Amino acid sequence: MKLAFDDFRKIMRIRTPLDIGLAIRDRRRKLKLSQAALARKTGVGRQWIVAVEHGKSRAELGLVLRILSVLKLPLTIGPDHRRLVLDDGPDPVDIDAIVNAARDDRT
Amino acid sequence: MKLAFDDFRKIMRIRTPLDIGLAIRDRRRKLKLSQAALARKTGVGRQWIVAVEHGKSRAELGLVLRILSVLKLPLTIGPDHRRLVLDDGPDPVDIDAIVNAARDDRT
DNA sequence: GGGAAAAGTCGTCGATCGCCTACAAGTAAA
DNA sequence: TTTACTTGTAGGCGATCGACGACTTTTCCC
Repeated sequence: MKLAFDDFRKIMRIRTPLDIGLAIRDRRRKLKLSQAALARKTGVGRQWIVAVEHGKSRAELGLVLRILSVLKLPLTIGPDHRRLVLDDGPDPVDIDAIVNAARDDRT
Repeated sequence: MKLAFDDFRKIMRIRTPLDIGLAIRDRRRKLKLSQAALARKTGVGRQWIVAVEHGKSRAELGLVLRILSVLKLPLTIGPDHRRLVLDDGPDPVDIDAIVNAARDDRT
């Protein structure tokens, strides 16, 4: 069974900041984006991308969520392992809306 | 099909810091932990728990990952929706090890 | 090899972090 | 009511954030 995005089939368990960094880097490269380009799309500094891809543990949660949205990398919680998983609905991904909302979300 | 932990079957897609906060609060209450107790177990201040549960967007990624480990809330990336999911292995969760490692992980 | 783009590093800056102490409101039991 | 517990806030503190500009190193392509 072949999919448009092979990499999309890979499920990765996130345990450390580095796990996220690697996932981000992988995805960024598959999308042919430079760090600078991704930084622009996400609304962060390029150095921040560098740090996060290297596993920066003190990165802001909001920014991390934002970059995952930009990269269309879905994040899920709770679905414990070894279990049949049916998502609870369609995937109304509206990146711009998410990103824009996140922009002013700074509590 | 009944499971030991009903709530564990729920899969939640994380889009915003508040999503994480709600998941944390839910889980904490199911485990009968007070914010203070969870803060102690996680190694953070109680106010941080309060803020995160309310959707603090600038929370540190490392601490968020830590509290998810303490609560045994698995986080996954990439498994896009509506797909059969088979975890890639056992679940060698060793909270103390994870937490301790994270403690000095401050890049 | 040579040149350019990408990636990584450093230092400065204002803003915010997370921790602490303390206080107030709400609940529940005695 | 009194006591105890939980949750939410506020102010102060040292430490660090992330943006930015400038620089060096690495990677890529002709």
